[in-house]
Amino acid sequence: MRVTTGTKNRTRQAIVDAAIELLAGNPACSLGEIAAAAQVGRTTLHRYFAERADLMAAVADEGGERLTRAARLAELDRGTGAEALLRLCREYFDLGSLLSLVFSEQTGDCWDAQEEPGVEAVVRRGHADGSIDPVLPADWVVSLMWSQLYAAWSYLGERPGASRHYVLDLLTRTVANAVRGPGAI
Amino acid sequence: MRVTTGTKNRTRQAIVDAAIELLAGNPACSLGEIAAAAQVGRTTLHRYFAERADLMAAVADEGGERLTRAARLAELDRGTGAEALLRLCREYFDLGSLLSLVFSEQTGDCWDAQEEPGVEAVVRRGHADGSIDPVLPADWVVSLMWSQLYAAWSYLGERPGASRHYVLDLLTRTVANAVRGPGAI
DNA sequence: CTGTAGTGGAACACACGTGTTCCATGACGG
DNA sequence: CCGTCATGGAACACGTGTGTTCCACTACAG
Repeated sequence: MRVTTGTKNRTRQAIVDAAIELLAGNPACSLGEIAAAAQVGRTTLHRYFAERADLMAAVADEGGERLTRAARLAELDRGTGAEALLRLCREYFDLGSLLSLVFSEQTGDCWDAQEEPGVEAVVRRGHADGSIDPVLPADWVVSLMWSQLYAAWSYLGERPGASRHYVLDLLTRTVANAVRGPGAI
Repeated sequence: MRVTTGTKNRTRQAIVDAAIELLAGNPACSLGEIAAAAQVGRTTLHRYFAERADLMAAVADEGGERLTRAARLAELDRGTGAEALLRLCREYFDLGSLLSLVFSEQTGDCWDAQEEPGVEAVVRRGHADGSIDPVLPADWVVSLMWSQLYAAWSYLGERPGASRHYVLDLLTRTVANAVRGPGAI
């Protein structure tokens, strides 16, 4: 039984990637557009994902894996809470258009249902070690981080000339200041 | 020629209000849902706004007026740049679901095409008087404010028990810290 | 060469939102 | 009471997205 799934997996991945890219810009995107962007016929798309919901589930899965990978790269256990949070910001920022997708699902918490508890634990560590203002609730700090991530990503998208590193610097400065609280140097 | 438009204006306003409320939650909302929320028939809605675009234009007009009113209440000329910016945050926060609507139109700048220059001028005043970190570009500060406004509004919506004043306090603390820069007390 | 896997185009039925027309009903002032 | 006004329901045609079926084409292994 040879593994002919090499081609299938490649096609499937192309569809999911195109879906993430297009859904980020337009959540009401049609399957035809996604198929065209993936350079695949609409028939083929339906062969991999019978219903729209199936594709959405695959997109959610892929997004969740990317988030988990980024969180692992951030080494959340290292340094103060604020330092870990800023490392996470930098890793998440590299996720690109996926940010819009995660953020637009304000209420659809399906995304980081597993991630968020870990991030909130980092914030509480920051509360304890004094690097994060204890007045700010952990879930507030998390939503603050996400809204700034989204703002930074769209800021970058609206200014074709802007450097990715420059915007990332603005983002980390802003989050660091917002979280630090009024007491520090 | 008696002014029978009392009823008409009331109906029209009810439709626009319902549209703002529903479009904030779901930008792809159908006209039928809007009509139902406004407690009018779909026929009546079409009598006031022939096409969907006409209703959208009316919503944009109403939103623009509310934004202008809030900016006037904030007395942007008074105090330091940072103080004026925080007053504006508080007034904007009271706009409620309109925040989602304005924010979701990331690229559709039709909203504050008149407002934004004024706000950016406030930020530059803050740059000059030392109340806002000059390292942060004015348009960055504006997008920072909007993303935090949106985050605060959805934070409030997701926590039915949370006090509006408490969330507003979190918002102003966060924005004040983010904008203040690393140098101050 | 032959069979199979992966693909894509064409066509269809269905659901939904939209914009329109027509007609009936209730309210209000003359 | 009667005419007008604002309204809402029913029905229709149209466009678009969706999910399905059927068939033809290409690449590749045996």
